[in-house]
Amino acid sequence: MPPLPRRLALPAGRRPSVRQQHSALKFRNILDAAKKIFATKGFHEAKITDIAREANVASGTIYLYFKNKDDILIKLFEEAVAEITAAVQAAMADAGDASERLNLFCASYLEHVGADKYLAELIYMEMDPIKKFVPRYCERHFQKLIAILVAIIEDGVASGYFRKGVVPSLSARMIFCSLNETCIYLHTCSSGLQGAKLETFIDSAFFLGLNPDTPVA
Amino acid sequence: MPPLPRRLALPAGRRPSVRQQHSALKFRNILDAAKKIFATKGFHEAKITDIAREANVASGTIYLYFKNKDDILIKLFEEAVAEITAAVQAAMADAGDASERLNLFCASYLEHVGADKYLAELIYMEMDPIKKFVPRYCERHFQKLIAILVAIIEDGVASGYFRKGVVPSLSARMIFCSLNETCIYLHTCSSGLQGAKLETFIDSAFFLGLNPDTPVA
Amino acid sequence: MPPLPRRLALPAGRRPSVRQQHSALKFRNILDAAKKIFATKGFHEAKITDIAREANVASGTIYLYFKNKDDILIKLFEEAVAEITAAVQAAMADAGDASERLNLFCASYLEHVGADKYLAELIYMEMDPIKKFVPRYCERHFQKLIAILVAIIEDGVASGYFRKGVVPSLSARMIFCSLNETCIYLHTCSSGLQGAKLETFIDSAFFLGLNPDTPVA
Amino acid sequence: MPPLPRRLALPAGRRPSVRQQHSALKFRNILDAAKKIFATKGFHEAKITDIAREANVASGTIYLYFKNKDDILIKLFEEAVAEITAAVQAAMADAGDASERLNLFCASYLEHVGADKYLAELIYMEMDPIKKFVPRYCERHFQKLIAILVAIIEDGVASGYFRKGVVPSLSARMIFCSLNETCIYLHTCSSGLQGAKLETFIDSAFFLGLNPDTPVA
DNA sequence: CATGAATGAGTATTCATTCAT
DNA sequence: GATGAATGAATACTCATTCAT
Repeated sequence: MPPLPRRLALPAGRRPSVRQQHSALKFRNILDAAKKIFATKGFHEAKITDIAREANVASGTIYLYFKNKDDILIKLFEEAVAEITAAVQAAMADAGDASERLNLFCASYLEHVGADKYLAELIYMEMDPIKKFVPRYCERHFQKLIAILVAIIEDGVASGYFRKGVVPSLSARMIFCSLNETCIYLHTCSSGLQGAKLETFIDSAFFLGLNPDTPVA
Repeated sequence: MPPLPRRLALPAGRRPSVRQQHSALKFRNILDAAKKIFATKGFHEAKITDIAREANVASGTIYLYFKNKDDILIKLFEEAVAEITAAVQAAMADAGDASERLNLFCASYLEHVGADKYLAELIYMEMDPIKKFVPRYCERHFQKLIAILVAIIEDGVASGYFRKGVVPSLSARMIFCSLNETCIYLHTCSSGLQGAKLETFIDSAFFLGLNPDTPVA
Repeated sequence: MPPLPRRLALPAGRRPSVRQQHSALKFRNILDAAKKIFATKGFHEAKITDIAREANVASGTIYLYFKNKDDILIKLFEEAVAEITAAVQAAMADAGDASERLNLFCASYLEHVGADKYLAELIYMEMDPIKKFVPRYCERHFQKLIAILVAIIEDGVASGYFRKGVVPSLSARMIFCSLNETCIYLHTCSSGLQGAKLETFIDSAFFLGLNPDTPVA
Repeated sequence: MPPLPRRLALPAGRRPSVRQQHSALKFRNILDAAKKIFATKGFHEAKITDIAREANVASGTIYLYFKNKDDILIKLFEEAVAEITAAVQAAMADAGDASERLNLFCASYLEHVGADKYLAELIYMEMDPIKKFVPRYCERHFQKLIAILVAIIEDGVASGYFRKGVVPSLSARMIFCSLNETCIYLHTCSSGLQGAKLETFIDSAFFLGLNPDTPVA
């Protein structure tokens, strides 16, 4: 038994270009790699080494930027939600009534998430209040977005833009899950539907259902 | 345990001897236990020994009835989909047009799944074409149900009951995910909404959106 | 990527004879194996697989009997201290004065620990109030034995058998460490000194001191 | 930091330029930091970064002065043993018989090690021929000190100052471990016993034994 | 058939060591 | 020389699965 040298530590195959990257860039690389791997394999099947390989770093490096595997996912969602929220609120900035705001919310959401396949899949995967396979604290981030929807719908109901009897918290969730369904759909059948059609989609499926003027079946 | 009828269990076509009945009972116990545990903890957190304990059998016994852990989940979904499909199709048996069939589909779905909290959570958890945390082959079972919805919508669009421009495969998924969202909602806020209100819910949110007579915003 | 079978699980090379062992026996095997490995390599260098191999069990089996690696060491010491304490107290059962009790304590200790090389080394390794390399809670076990020594010495000082000015807590520790030193010595130079001579040893070194004027017992 | 004289540091025989002095200072800082950290946390719990932080250098810098983590400990002991040896031999310089030399050895040892808490703990921790948790090659340093004791005792036995039957190598180890036990005791109960009392302590415990009949020195 | 003790493959995480700057 | 970000080898522990009883 060799008594002394505890590590061989002959780091083969340096990647100097990677080493020179700024911290921020490395953080990004890891986060992007994780997004891809998580979205592709799911949280449990995604191994730290997979992410490290994808990010072109050593597995230990990941722990310089993230507390642990869960933390990567958390940061991923924090960032995503922050971005989406910003985009959505910017879109609704000069909107008028609830109906218009809802339209803009959805359009903005679809545009943002519809442009990032991995993000769409990740959200799709996590958007679930009872899903147990993932750190529980993730869901709350999305609550922010859903809360915005709830507020819009409540306002719409109150101001007569939406039919009485609508349950905002349920409607909001239905809209949110349908938005995500649409994102996935768009990424799957990436062919036709683009740009302006996104609104049309949601609009056709949902908005009229909330319209108080719509005669009940 | 929810008062669900004791359904078929072992491979049919055998005369259920005493021994086989015993086996059938074990099969049921295990399946019911697994439904509860999976729904409560999620697939990865659910341990075989948890299920065995809940089912009052030894862990080894589970492997006399199921090939492996995944197989339990598969069988769980196979059975659930078979039941829901049967219920839905029975409900739609003497229905007329697409609109009516869609109503009946949803009402029946909500009634069935709305009565089984664990089932609702499980479906909610799995209803996802890209969800990676669970055996991939589960999704296809739900495709059956979605396919029924797609057929209804296609028929409705063709026969003028639904607006042109609706994308059946997307609408079907939006409806399906909203149905599940509603089930979860019902189980969460288990207070108010019961029976007849279920249709109203979905109806208000969705059906009118599909109505071709509804004036586009 | 193979989607389904998560474990190959083809347990090669069964050791049926081992499997048939009673639980108690397996517990013993593991504990004995751990004693040897810990004593030989030290706690940190001792790997769970080393212990498993030595005990002729799979590494997972160890966790059926012990909470974790630390727990093995704890149980090891608990058992050792219990045994030594019993032996020592039995030996002192019908002793008279403090001097006699101290003699019997030492004789008994040396006999017991002097017969188990690995135990001697383990105690030697752990007998240290500040040693940080090992779970801290180990030391307290030995406090029991030292407490017995302290009581003897206090009694001896009070009753005039031992000189005033002796600090019992320090003397006790000096005696204890010297006893262990002697055990190690005996196991190292395993040649000569046996049985009855053990008492003589300690006696000559301690009780009467190195002073040539002291009459030999 | 204990007020120990700044001892030699870098390989001797070089004229200490400004640069070298700077280096020597770093060497000292690291060594002192390591002594404190090792003594406080134990070898395995002491991390290189802990030592680096304590020494106010970068972790990489440590490897400019020491081959590896083990090497720090080695150098620490080498220095300590060299110092103690010098102190002890100076103290015994003009001593007469074995008994006197033994007294002086102990007094000097206690004075030196008793003044450096971290050193006392470190020695206590390491003073063990079979202790495996630490590089094996440490022990041999202490052999020097023990060898001195052995020589004293052998001489004492031969010249009739110590009783025949004493096993010098064992007695030496018993004395050495008891000295260390006393150092720890002194540092723990840092209150009373000081200066001249140290010799008395060892003297009372060892040389004359616990026997009340033994005339106090 | 039923059991549950035993198995051992698989993985997140740590930290001594290196080396580009 | 000094730095500290990056490296990647190493290991305790879990748990699905098996099989002797």
